[in-house]
Amino acid sequence: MQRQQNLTKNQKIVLDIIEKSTEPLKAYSILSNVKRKGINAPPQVYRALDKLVDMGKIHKIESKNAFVACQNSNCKVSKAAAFSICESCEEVTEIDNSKISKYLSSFADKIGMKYKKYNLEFFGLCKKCK
Amino acid sequence: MQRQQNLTKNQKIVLDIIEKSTEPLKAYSILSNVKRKGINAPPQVYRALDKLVDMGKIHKIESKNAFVACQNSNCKVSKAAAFSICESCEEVTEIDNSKISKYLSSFADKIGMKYKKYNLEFFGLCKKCK
DNA sequence: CTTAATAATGTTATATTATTACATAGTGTT
DNA sequence: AACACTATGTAATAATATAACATTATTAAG
Ligand SMILES: [Zn+2]
Ligand SMILES: [Zn+2]
Ligand SMILES: [Zn+2]
Ligand SMILES: [Zn+2]
Repeated sequence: MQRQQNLTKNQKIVLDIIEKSTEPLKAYSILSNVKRKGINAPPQVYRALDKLVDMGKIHKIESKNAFVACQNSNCKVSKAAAFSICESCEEVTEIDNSKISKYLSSFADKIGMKYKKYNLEFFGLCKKCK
Repeated sequence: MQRQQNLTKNQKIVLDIIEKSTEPLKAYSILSNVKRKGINAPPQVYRALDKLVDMGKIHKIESKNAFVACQNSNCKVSKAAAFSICESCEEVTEIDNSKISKYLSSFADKIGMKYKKYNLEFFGLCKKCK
């Protein structure tokens, strides 16, 4: 098992709750929300999160230690992601990185790096809050 | 006190050790290295780190929970930073963001965001390791 | 079908990172 | 001196993440 599709039981549970959330979820918040579903301890959550990140199904917002579902089907391939984070309403939105990733990968070339993935987080005010 | 210049005692101690390091330092590693200098507890380190980040003297590598000295004098202004992180030798290098930040700020405009700062981390292999 | 290898799960304990809360001391202003 | 303000010191605890090991499920051979 454990190909692109076919999630395991715990992975399904964790992905499900992340997909239903309107905001990034933290590991222990996920844990407390799935205690009734047979997930009892941190390692079960963290293992599922790790795999889901590897598959590109979710992303970690590093500055928040929180996880969001991928809103952007091509992340499976590029393993790169970009987010805008509103400092007022806390809204986190995944940016369509098809254009940006082209620019950034050529930039990585220029500085002599063999680039595998990147993580980009914009902070500021979203449309509504600005 | 506490203008751009004129660091406080604890800020000087913390900045000094970060500047002397060839790799990103974690808060508790800093703490254990300055125990003999009158810094005894986490809040003293974290407070200094917070201020130094605000001033643009250091940056936090979010994916590593570690701190590096700014290698790039214009970060005081832009508050934005970009890094390449080698997954083999763990080398972290700050990228000169003068070009990249122009591109990214126009990108932020396009998506309707009032951008204040960004954090960009490239992962892959550095010149030496690739 | 049985067996062996592999992957996933369950569980306890612990490590690591970060903050809260409150007391104390310095600094500058009036 | 009295006050406001900033920085510091200290203890306790919260929040995030991993290590270690036992158990169960799944797959692939033989
Ligand atoms: Zn994505
Ligand atoms: Zn907003
Ligand atoms: Zn910098
Ligand atoms: Zn390297």
